[in-house]
Amino acid sequence: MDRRLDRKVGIKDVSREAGVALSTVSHVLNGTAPISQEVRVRVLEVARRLGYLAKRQQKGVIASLTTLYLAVPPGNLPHNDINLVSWTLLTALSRECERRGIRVVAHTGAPELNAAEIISGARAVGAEGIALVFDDNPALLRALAASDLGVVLLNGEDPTMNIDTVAPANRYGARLATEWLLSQGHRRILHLTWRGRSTIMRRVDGFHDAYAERDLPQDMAEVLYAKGYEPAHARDALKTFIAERGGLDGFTAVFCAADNLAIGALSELQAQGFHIPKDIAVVGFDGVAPGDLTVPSLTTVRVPLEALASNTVQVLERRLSVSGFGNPACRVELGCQLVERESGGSVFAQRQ
Amino acid sequence: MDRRLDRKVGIKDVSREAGVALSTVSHVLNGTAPISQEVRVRVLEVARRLGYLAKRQQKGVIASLTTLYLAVPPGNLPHNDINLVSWTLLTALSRECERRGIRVVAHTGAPELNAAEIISGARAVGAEGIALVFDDNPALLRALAASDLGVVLLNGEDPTMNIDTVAPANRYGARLATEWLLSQGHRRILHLTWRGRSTIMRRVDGFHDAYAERDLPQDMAEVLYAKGYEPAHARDALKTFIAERGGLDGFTAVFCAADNLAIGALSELQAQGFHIPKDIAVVGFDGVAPGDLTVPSLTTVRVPLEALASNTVQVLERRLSVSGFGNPACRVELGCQLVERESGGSVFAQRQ
DNA sequence: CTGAAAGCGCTTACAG
DNA sequence: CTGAAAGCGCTTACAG
Repeated sequence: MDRRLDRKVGIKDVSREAGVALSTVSHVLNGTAPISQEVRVRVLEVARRLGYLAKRQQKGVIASLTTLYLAVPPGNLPHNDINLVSWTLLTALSRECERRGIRVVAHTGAPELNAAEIISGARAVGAEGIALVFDDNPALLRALAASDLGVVLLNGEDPTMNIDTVAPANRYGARLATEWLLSQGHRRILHLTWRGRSTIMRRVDGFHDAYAERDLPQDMAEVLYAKGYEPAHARDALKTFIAERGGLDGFTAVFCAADNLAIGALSELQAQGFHIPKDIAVVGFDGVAPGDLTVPSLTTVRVPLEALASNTVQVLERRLSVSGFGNPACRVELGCQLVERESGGSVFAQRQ
Repeated sequence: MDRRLDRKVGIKDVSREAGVALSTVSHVLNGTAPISQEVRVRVLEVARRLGYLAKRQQKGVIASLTTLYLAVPPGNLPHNDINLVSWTLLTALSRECERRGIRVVAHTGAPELNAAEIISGARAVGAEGIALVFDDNPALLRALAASDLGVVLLNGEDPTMNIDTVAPANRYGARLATEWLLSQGHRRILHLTWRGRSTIMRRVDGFHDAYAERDLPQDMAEVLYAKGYEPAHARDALKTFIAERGGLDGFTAVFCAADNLAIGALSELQAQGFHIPKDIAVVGFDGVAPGDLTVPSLTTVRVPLEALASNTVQVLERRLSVSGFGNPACRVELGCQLVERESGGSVFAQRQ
């Protein structure tokens, strides 16, 4: 099994590139001799750039995970082309595993995920670890946690904190987008979301946090629930909303809990003759699709997919090797980034 | 600089202990040859037990952190004996650093933490990283994040997700305690807390989550705010509460956001002639003090201090070496554990 | 999967 | 901090 990271970078390469002695590099890396701050920094910088640090860390990683068993609720599987996020995240995870020489086997079973099936499936292929993606069925999580396999939940929530989890910082990401809109002068913001999994609810929390942080009254903020996360659901929800209120009702921005919804919001608003962002600003969440898929291009919160994938593998490997099963479960949330494009604009540039 | 972990355990020791060939151990650890599942598992098990896995991982760690600069708001410093949690957490952090051969220098400055002072202090002692503990002043966090030093926030919250954070899973921990009380038949639970830092607010969130999860009406739950987190504050708050309501008002349990509060709650309730848990159950949060400090002993949620300390150092080292400053910030939350002792009891054992 | 053997990469001790 | 050198620990290729 080859580990692609090893391109034979050695400390010899680092020493040459950094212009210091071989022994100096060794001392810097191990802290075995007092080295001046400037040399230390230069050596570490070069070592990182050449990928030596990564290689060395990789060597420290024990091959405790040779086969990863991937359990995804069927609705989120790649063949469902609506969910680009799922597809991209799974792709990133596969790539990460390939890079590390880890075999990935996808679970195939009944439409409803079943713990016993997953566990026996994992055993059958000799997998040491299971990555459960997009699911947070409490009973399923409990049953998986009780097995002696390593389990990590990706993009979900385990409130019982029995199994390790890696997820985007949904609450903080939503807060970030809302705060950005507030900083652009918006005060009446509509949060368009759906009654989805708990991770989506965290985005509602973050929406309210931003108002609370600025001591703005929460009744300026409003949450509109669509019937699902597809563009058509967003269109329906907004159509009803605008009909009932006889217009935008003073809202100057729509913050959507998913890009999918934002796409639907854009079309519905435009169909009704509103200009984006001149009449109303639209901000999404996910940042997976390229920005120029919509007109105008979509301002959104980008979820760090690659980092999610690599952290997933790392958390699992750590659990299977050094940390063992005695240590408390961890939940790793990764920061999201606001991508400013055309659909989000200042309220002051709007025609009122 | 010696690294205490290295006790000269080698793969030779592992091979002897596991009863397999030297080369087999190597193959297992590196995944360089197909090895049967049983041998693999045995070798990894022995390697972990002998501490070889830990040693090997430690070798992979680059000495990117030689000196850690510790910034703690003065009110939380060890010399303040009220706050046992702070003291224990800082002790755990110091021990972890000592174990890894990292020097720790504590910041001493004005009563109010000041970013410029912290940064220059850290530079003056040649520290590569700063651990900011118990603080989440947004301006301070922003200023520290802008420096080129590694920064990690311990036991706090950075909603902007600019700096790496390690904290207990406050929301889930509170939910765990509340759910446990609900499972014991309690329905009217009083959450005694104070308007503290945001991490304390997450415990309020978790309190409500537990009711929501069971579809119980939120007005069964009630939050009582004390004026601070000292036992006396808890006593005052409960005294007023009981006076106003003319008794316990149907509440059968008090879930306190800190053991400190729980200690005050116990004394006030007992002073008023209530028996714990026969008349009312009391549950705390922190689990730092030994359980037999109170009569009856305190049922509480234990925060994993050692794991918090080791994760703090690890997150910082990772940021300073492999991951660099380009990757998104992470927030690591660690699971808390319910410690069942005497003060929490079933509602069915109570006299009504 | 074993066991002896060659070899590689890094560490370490030391004189300058 | 350098540079040559010794040595250690692990990896690797191979016959059994």
